Amino acid sequence: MNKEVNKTYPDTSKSLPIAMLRAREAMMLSFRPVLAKHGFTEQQWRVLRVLGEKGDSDAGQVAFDACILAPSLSRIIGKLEKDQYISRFVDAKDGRRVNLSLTNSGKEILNKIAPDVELIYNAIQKRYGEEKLSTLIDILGEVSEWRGR
Amino acid sequence: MNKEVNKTYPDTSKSLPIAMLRAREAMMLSFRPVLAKHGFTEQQWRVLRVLGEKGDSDAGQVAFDACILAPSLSRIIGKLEKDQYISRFVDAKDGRRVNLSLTNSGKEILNKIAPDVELIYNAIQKRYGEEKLSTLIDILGEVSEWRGR
DNA sequence: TGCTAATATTTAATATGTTAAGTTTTATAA
DNA sequence: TTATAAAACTTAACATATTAAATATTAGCA
Repeated sequence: MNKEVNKTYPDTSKSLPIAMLRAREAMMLSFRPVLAKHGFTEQQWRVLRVLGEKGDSDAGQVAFDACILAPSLSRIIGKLEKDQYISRFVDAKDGRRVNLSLTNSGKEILNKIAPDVELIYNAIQKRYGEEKLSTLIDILGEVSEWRGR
Repeated sequence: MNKEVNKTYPDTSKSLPIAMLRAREAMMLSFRPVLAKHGFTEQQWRVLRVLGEKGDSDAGQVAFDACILAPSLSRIIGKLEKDQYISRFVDAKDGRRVNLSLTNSGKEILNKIAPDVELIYNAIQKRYGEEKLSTLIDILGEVSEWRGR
């Protein structure tokens, strides 16, 4: 493969955003079919997981935890509520906030899918080793702190 | 912050896909405004960059290099062609392939934007250090090889 | 050569991403 | 207290993501 094609422009093979996109995509190719089998998208699943892990939260918190922008989350929780996996109710103390909570049905499906997802994650961990993945997550955590220059 | 809320479900703070999403998002918050100032989306920019770096390529190659799925790329190149940043023509030897090429206008805008993008990337590199970022890219590269279990 | 499978791309349908604007409620300061 | 700003969501509009299906072309083989 010719690596001397053009040195005028920055090398995309060294682009961090693209590298993260590519690595993430590789993993999602394994995860997505599992979620799709149960009728969930990646984002819907993140919302369910976050609620399962952190318990009832307001929409803003879920948006942050699941890394989903507010407008997207609005639509997603609209669907999850319609399908009765979560319930949504206005906060009693702050009428602007919307609290989200898993329904029993939501907890059930979470418990049903989680093991399949874990299976894949364990396989990844087994292949690359805990140490390497832990290093990866650490650096990603640092980079996540980036707030512009 | 309470970290003992619920141990029933996997900890999203350790989820590799979410960690990559979050780190990527942190960086894109810096890059996007620069691209938007010139009227480009992140994906459109990736297409221009890839063509600038690797030279004329067929759509499939660009899709891989820019990490964009074929259906998305079809629309993106449709717009970039309409705006005359790239030209599209069927391959002479293989009628299924579509070759893409930067127009002069495309090369100009690429040269115009690239320095601004580099500025941000250099700031990131300065803050985290070449070594750490290089480690990051290496591990991401390995994980990108993941092809399911 | 001719039939069939495989390839490369496009189109279609639904879901999410992104930015801006709108709505409702709360916080603040004159 | 009250006008105003800020906060938390939602809605809207356009772009991209994802999967499936459709098209067109080429490759492989009987």
